[in-house]
Amino acid sequence: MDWEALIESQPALAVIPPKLRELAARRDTETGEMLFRLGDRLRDIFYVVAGEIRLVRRTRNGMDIVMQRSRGGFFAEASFNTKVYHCDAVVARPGAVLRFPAQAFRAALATDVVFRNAWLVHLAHELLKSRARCERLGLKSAEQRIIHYIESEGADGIVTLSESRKAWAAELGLTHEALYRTLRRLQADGTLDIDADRIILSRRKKRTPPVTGSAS
Amino acid sequence: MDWEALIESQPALAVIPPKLRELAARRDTETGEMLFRLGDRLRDIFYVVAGEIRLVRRTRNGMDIVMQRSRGGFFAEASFNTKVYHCDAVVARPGAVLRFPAQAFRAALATDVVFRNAWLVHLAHELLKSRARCERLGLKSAEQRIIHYIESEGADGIVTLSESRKAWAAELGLTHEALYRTLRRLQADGTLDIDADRIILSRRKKRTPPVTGSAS
DNA sequence: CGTACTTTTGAATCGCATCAAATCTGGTGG
DNA sequence: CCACCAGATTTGATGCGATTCAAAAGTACG
Repeated sequence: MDWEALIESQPALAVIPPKLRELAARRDTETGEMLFRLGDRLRDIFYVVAGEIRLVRRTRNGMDIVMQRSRGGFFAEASFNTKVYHCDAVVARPGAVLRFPAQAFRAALATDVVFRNAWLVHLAHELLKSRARCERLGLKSAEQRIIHYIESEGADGIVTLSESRKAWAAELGLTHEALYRTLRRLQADGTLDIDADRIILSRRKKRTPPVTGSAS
Repeated sequence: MDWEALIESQPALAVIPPKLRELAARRDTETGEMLFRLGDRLRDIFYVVAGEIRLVRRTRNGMDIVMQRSRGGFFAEASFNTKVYHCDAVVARPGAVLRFPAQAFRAALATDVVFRNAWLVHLAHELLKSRARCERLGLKSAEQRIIHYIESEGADGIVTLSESRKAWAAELGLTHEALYRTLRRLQADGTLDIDADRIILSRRKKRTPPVTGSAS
């Protein structure tokens, strides 16, 4: 496996110790395929290289409850020390995953100080991001969510999107139409400057209310 | 400090090694008080015993962006190994916190295998819960969010609420009115059985669509 | 050049938020 | 024990904003 190139595109993999890397197996995934099922004995820790994997729990009524959706990065980090998987993992979009034997993964955590610390930092950072996302999704309006995103994910009021706006809309819990319309409005009223993938939150107050209507 | 009683009410504290416990300081908190500010050198890891603490980032426009809201449990877990705090921590509801010196906390993580593993498990579990919550908040309707909650937080379609419904509504990203009304409707159409704090998702299909309208 | 996907705009609808208010609850103090 | 208060619970009416459905134009890719 070409780890050089892989780490280039997936920085999170850099912390994996060489010994553990050698045990990893790459596997291409097809839509609908299942990586594991609820109750399966836990054998592997997965890393999503491409595509999308979903952790789902199936209800009595045949409905799917999505617990997590991963498009790049470690997957089901919480499972690393349990005996069995607690959900099904289904491929939602074709791609590829890396499989690390859980046994070796745990051993590396136990013995490799650097790896362990990196893993701790990784978990903590993911948790921070996820919590911020929850707060964002709790906001009621599209405008609030967009501004929250820029303030929390960006630097100094500027974000550079690495995904399509449609995907951004999904991350914000909005339809893409709502996102497009709100972006346009915020740009029109001077709240945002938009330059392709760079979204800039203007320094001046976003409220310029006393303008009657939309002009005469 | 009476750790016996504290651990009784706060199981998460059980994993803290005795040596670290002795270094903890309890502190009562008043609404509006700030535990730390953005840029402060990181000295303590906090645990919220009662009340509510918010991690907020202030925007140029004077708006507050809430990054996290904690009502019991460790707080800002992600900060444990950074040099400075990246947000302000303000008390939203009066209560009390425990302060653990970050230095000792890190040392305990490095030396105490049991504690370290428990912390790893704790982080992973929090991450799982937070991700599931994000998925839930991405759902568009009150009904879907309620069912998702029961399926993901409950056991076998049954949850016992430990909080008021108003607080539950906030966690679901709904107003309490919307929650009350939807619960009532789901109970009326047989989707849910509600017995005080026990909410039970009926086994039979919640969809009985071919009934034309709302009857004639 | 055609296909698939994103981006963009339009129009209509519906569900949730919002504002209001009444009832119920638990807890406090007289 | 009762009066009283703060908060939760519940119901009603109204409006807005996001969803939904639809369709056109732009873009990337083979």
